[in-house]
Amino acid sequence: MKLLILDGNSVINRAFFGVRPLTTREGLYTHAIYGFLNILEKMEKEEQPEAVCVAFDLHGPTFRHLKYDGYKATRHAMPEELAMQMPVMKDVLRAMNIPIYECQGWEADDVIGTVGKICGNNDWECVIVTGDRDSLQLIDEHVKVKLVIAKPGQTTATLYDQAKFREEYGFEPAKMVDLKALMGDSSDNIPGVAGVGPKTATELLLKFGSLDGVYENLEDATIRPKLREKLENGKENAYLSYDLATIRPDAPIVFTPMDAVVRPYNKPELYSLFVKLEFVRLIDRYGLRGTELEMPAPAVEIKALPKADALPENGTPCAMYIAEDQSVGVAWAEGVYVMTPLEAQMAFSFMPGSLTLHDAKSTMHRLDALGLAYGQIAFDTALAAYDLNPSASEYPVSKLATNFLGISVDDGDAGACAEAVWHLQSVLKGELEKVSMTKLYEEIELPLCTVLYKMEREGIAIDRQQLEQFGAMLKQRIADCEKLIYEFSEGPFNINSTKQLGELLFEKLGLPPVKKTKTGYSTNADVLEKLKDKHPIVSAIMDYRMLTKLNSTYADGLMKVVGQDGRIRTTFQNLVTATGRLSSTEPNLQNIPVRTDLGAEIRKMFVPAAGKVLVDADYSQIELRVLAHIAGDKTMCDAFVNGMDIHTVTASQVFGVPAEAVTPLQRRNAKAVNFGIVYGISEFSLSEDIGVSRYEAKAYIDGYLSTYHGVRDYMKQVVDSARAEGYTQTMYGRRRYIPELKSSNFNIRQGAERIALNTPIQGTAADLIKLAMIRVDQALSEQYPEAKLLLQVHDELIVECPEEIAEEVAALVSSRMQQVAELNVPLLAEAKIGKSWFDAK
DNA sequence: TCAATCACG
DNA sequence: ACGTACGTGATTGAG
Repeated sequence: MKLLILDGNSVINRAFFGVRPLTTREGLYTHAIYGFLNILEKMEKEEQPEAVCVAFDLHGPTFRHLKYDGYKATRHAMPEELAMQMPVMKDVLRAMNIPIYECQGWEADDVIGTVGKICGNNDWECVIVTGDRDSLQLIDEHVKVKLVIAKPGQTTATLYDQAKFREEYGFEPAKMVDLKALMGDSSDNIPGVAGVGPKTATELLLKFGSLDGVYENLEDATIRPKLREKLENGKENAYLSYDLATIRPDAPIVFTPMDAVVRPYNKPELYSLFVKLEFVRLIDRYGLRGTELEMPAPAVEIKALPKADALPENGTPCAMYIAEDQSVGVAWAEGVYVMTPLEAQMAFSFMPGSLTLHDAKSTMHRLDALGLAYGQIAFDTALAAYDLNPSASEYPVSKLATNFLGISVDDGDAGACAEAVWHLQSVLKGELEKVSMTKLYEEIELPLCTVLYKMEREGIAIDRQQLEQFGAMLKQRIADCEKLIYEFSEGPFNINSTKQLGELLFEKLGLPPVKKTKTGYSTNADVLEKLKDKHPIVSAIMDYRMLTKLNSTYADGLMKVVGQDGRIRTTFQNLVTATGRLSSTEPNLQNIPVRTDLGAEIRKMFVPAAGKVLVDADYSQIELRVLAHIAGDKTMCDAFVNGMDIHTVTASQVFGVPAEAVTPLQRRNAKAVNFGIVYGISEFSLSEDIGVSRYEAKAYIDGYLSTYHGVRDYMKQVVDSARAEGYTQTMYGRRRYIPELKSSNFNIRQGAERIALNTPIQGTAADLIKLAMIRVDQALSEQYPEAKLLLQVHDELIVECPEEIAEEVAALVSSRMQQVAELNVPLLAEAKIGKSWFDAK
């Protein structure tokens, strides 16, 4: 018979630092619990124990350490993000019917030792799971230790029994205490003998067998005088350490192995805890689906819909859900019906009334593919969930059903999902109302779905022949570049491998390393820029990087996704970013090159259809204008109202010169300061960015803030309010929760403050252009139905229209963009016309 | 699957 | 004492 005992504090600690942080919508951190459960599951699988239990430390002084004052001194407090998980972790274990042992005045180690001893006495095998090597001293013929190493992605554990321990250390497990007495353990504040580390300590033990043995043989000739002196001076500490390191297997606990025999979970309890923790996937993994029916009080009154044997009458308000296998679920007030993909294709005469969908934009594409008709989209449950918390990574129906309905649903079940979506609509509407987001949702987010859907369907034309030629030219230049690099490197290597490149530059060629990354030398563009005068290979590598990027991501990359009709269709992601921006994937058309001449060539390949032109309209300085407005900064607003160039004005203020006297360099630096402010600046980063001393950078920032008082006050106020409320919001009420503002980690907290500062600015700009897209789309379809909105690139809209109406369309687009909102500053949008994206920019 | 890099606003 | 600007997505190499 085998018992598994986990060192609770040690394992949860490893999990906390080994799993990337995760929080629920309310800001409860959950990753340590998640990691703990993963480790527990893995250990159970590997060891197949009959019994399982967990030991925890209790707060307060422990018996073993009372005699040593230094013990507590540097023992760091548990981070708040972990501390808040402890009680919940114990609740989860209780719901799993796994006994918890803790003992006032005794450490978890002592409790574990005691349990191990009792196991031995009862002829049970005991396996201790821990991340600390301390427990290795407990190994005997009955007790083994599983040492856990938690890394993101994978957790490994090594089993130590007597043989394995002896093989690694060369002595008996019980002598672990003697080893610690000599070498100490800083993490546990065991002093040891000063000047004696693991190597010397092991050597001494192998020679003399024990701590006593060492001190009995101090005069031995093989001990050098220096070491002898250290040992003499450290004798008191050594024996004190021996006491501190000794685990006492006689904690006063009531225990027999039978107490910990594995029992079934308390499923409803565990289910509701997992719901609280938003562990949606674990609900399935632990077989908890369905148990919620036993829950005392469901979150809302949900009446299960009866299975119907036919579709409802045309015009009935419905929820529709298309599953992975293309089967279509339809739910309405009186029932649920599921169509097979084939059946759905035959159902062309079905015309639902107002529709509720989950991810309306992608569902519309799929309804099209099935040939199903639909009218007005009344609600999008995924979009509502995104607005309620834009930081979640995904919004599957299963997750929303758990969180908002308290029921569990399988994402592959079209009927169950349609039914859940039907019920979710009213709940989510209520949630949006509670947080005052109804207007944002109804007037911006939902109407935008249809606009984006049309843009995705339209696509943009590409000149395939030109793109092909450009790619061939790049490939030629890459080959030349490669040859040149290999001449300098005296032999071929993989230039794309940063590892190999780093070794070449900083070892073989002896260039000075500028910066390092987690894994080695940094070789990024900043570093290469600094090294380019030191060796001719550097600029060849910079060229190579630029050319290969253009070739693989753009020339080859775009060629792969051109449709039969010569048009490229991106997907605009409207459920992804934390700030409310869109993103673009497969391909990403929001990062087409423009900053270098060669890169900008790519934009010449984006062309209008025959007889048409592209109209490109972009907002001027939208984020700074938003900042001026939100912060209510008089100086900055005035500058915009008077149509001044904002970077020049900033330069003139910061450097104390008249606007006419601002040099190009001063303007460039002021521009960097303006950007920095929007991102939540630090003097260090600013100095790095513009290549001045930190001292100078600080002077710029100080000069900035003493000019723009409104901005200075805003920066403080917005962070304070985010800390108090737990979220920041945009002008249109879009929220982003930022639990990290309360982190105990300085860097994380500072990062969170920058996010709190930046999100209202970036997010408001995103709200504005989304609203502008709706207005532009509406105006175009009414006045110029042949003109089509094609792309959005954050502050830029691209429209395709017949050449004859280009001027009018350009005027219409820019005026709709400018009139989208009345701020304290004018919004400026400039539209240009061209025969390619390049020409129109 | 992650890290590094680089393309965009 | 330490790390260092906001938001994205695609490609590549390496474990």
